[in-house]
Amino acid sequence: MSNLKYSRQRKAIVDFLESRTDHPTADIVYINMRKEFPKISLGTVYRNLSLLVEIGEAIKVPCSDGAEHFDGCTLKHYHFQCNRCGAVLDLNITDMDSIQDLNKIANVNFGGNIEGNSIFFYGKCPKCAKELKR
Amino acid sequence: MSNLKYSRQRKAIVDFLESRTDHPTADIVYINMRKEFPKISLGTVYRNLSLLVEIGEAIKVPCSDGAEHFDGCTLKHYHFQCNRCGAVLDLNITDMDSIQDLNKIANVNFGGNIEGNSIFFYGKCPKCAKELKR
DNA sequence: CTTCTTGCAAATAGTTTGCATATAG
DNA sequence: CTATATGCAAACTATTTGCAAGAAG
Repeated sequence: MSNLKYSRQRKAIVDFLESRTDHPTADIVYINMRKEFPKISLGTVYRNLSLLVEIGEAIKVPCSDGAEHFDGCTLKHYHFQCNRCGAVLDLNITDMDSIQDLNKIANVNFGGNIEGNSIFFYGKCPKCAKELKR
Repeated sequence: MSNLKYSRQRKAIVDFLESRTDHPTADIVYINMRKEFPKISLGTVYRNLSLLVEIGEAIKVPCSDGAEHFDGCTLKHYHFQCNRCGAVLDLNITDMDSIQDLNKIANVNFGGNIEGNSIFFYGKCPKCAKELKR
């Protein structure tokens, strides 16, 4: 591919992604970068985000809400979206074992080769669940 | 909401979705509808697709490839996208049981309320897997 | 110097919407 | 007749790209 050179903007984007537990869209990253780099352009943000996804330092989280969300955490975990407030959260599943062999199970009778999976949970987030109890 | 009236265009879209095992984008639906309705507009296609999603006769399948994909099959099943050719396929998992209680497992320590999940598998589809073996 | 990166602006892709006309009930 | 649906075009949102200037190695 291409040889990477250091850039302050890219560094800041990586740091920002790592500092968040939610999953910002490109636009949110852009708005936050402008605090430190008032002249940064959306193009730069998009270019860096897809570069980070390419080299595996971030992942894309596809949601059904128009925009792509980005996640700086490369460790395997699962995603949740609240169908009331739209928040995208990480999910720490305690009993990972039952998920481990999902790929094998799915591969039975498939004919191709299943390399991975992404699980998306939905429902009410803790905050909304609390508000609805009142 | 709104009271539905019959429309030949909507009927054709439903039939088309049901006839496919892949998961067409709005654009593909549009192109195919034009065979029967040369003057149909993209607006009509989009309006009907989101209407069908609303009333539960279709679902949106979010992919990381720019466009939303639509699925006419309301029965629960899982999705697969080939990371070589981009095809989106259905997956019939024989041993559903291990997936059944995923929601319960995920709900432990969550605090909110998990209502459902969607699992997306990726890898090589049967066709691509075959081509790569040569 | 040479290569990669940026900012800016223009271009593109996917989707939504306003409005006048057509169709279903 | 009244409400919903359609076609068309314009508007909008998210994302990508060409290019000249700037920074890294």
